Amino acid sequence: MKKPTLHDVATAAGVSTRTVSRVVNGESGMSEATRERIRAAIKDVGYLPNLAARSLVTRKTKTIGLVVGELTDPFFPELADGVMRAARRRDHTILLSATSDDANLQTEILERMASQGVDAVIIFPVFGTEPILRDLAEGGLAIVVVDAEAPAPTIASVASDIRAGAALATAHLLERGHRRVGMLSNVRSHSRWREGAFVSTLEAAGLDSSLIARAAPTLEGGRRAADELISKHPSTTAVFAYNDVMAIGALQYLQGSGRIVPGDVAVVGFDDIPMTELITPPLSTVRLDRERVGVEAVRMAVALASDGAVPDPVAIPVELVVRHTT
Amino acid sequence: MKKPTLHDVATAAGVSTRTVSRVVNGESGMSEATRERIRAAIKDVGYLPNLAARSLVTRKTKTIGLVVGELTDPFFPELADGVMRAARRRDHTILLSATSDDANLQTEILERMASQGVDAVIIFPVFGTEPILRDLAEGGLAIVVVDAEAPAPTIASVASDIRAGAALATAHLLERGHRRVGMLSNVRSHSRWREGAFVSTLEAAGLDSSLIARAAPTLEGGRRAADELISKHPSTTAVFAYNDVMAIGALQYLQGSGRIVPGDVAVVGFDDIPMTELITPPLSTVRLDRERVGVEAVRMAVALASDGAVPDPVAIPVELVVRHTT
DNA sequence: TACAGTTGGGTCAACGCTGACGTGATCGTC
DNA sequence: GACGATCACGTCAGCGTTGACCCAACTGTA
Repeated sequence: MKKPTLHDVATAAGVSTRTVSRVVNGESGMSEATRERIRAAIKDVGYLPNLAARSLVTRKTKTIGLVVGELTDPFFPELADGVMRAARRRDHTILLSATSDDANLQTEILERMASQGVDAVIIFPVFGTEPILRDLAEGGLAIVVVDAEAPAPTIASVASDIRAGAALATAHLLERGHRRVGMLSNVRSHSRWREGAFVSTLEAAGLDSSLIARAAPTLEGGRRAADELISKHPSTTAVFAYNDVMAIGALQYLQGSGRIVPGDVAVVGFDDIPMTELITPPLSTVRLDRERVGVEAVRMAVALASDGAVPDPVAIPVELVVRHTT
Repeated sequence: MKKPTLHDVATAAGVSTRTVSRVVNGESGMSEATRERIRAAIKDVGYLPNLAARSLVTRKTKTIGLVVGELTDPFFPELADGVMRAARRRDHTILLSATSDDANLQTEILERMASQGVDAVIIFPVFGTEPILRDLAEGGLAIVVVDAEAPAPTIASVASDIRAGAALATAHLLERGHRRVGMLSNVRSHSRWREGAFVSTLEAAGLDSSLIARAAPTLEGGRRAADELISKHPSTTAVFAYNDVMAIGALQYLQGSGRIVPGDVAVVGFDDIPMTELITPPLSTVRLDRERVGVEAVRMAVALASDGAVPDPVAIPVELVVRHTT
């Protein structure tokens, strides 16, 4: 019933544990015959290495922590998919946790992960926790932040090229001939990049860039922000939303108030979550390559954990997807 | 730079490591004064317990493996949310992996998790891998299967009450007056429960229960199965789909071929994934309480890992949600 | 033949922690 | 005031592995 150890395999094969350890780790230096004999013994007794014991001496766990905000964020599944695929390719395991956007919980989670001995952490940081991350990084934890700026030179970062995406979306609206363009932004001010690109694109075209309403990045928030923006500025003919969820909320508000999309008001979202093509009308949006972000994050995490060298920040290209709301 | 250990705290506080260990683990038997002194020392040196070392001696990792099919399965996020919340409450960590429905990969993942020393595994098993799970369970791995029958008496199981849900959906269609009711089923025969309840509900009403088309449980599969069913049996006035994704595919096919839903053909889905209320028209479906499934699974996993006693299988109640496609 | 190098192993300690057990001091009791 | 119980710690070994080092037998070479 109790698990076989190196020692069990060793006695079964008539060698020392050290020799068994060598074949388990694919080291060289024993005859083909004993190697085969040991392999057979391993299968025979059903031996599996005890990773806790191994990591106690090697100081590596081949484990990466993944810390996100909410699992139900439509952003998550593809990101996690990329992370897991890349992790498996590099023979690493993923420890998952969600912060629910709570800074204390995030700290607790990171401490637990450090205790577990993760080689690195890939994190979607709670807004405003940069100093905490900085401290942890100085304490020796390898950190890769996703979709945020690296809070310290020892922290790596991957992000979609959000600025470019927001510029793309805004410019697209201008090309369609819109001159009164609003933005539905996020109160929790993660949206600096998006707002910045929105504003500068409009200013470059000599247009009013002040039509911005802010709300929570939810369906309800989208409805509310759209209501606020349109009520205050009825002449608005197009809106760029912080993300697809808000865009869909805006769509609901617009259609609910008898407006035609895109006839009366055009809408562009951001993210290209799976449901964008299933709603009516299908949403124009900016596609983020979430899976690739995940893959890059793992690459960086592994590099950071082995060399200790901090990889350069990477921006993953985005793409405008024109459907039927613009 | 290197991490402080019990020993570092001990010298800092002027006690033995054993005493520090006692306060870390909240054991009793030391004066309030030394307890405080040690607590201060812990903060001071920034000590975090090394869980690998601890689990090497306690033979517990307080870690639970979660093995799903695909992260992008809309079923996943809420399940994982429940699992993670429950795990945190019980002070456990989650190790995540996806099988992509590949039996070999699943075996590899389970072996790795066993190597990591997980206390238990919560798994959405790949169809047909029951014997493998049975072996693993006999080898001492604590397993909880989700939405599947327990393959052995030593394996625990939680599932939504799928049979009841399918009966509810079918009966609802009959109440609406439909007499030619079809089903869009899953080729990968996970759907025994659903088909069984569908057939017996129709038979109890003395109706034809043979209108079943099978395809992959995807959008495309839903379109294809609907096409096949309606082409072969044009008199069909209602369909019950294996899941919401197939139902939405069917909706696309029906609307694409000029039919009115629910006027010409009514549609009921299964699962109640988030996008069901966002599409047009909003989909009638059977709501599964995925989060609660996750919570129950963790409860069982922890029980199984501590007592070794196998909890009784649990069926989580479901609920019919009538929207606008029926 | 003598000697250096290589091949195929083995020995031992240490990683950080906790279970089992020991011990000296204090306390209560009759 | 003698003695058992309790308190507040300390000692030691061992969990399963690997790094560092050792060693005996063989191989080739001068």
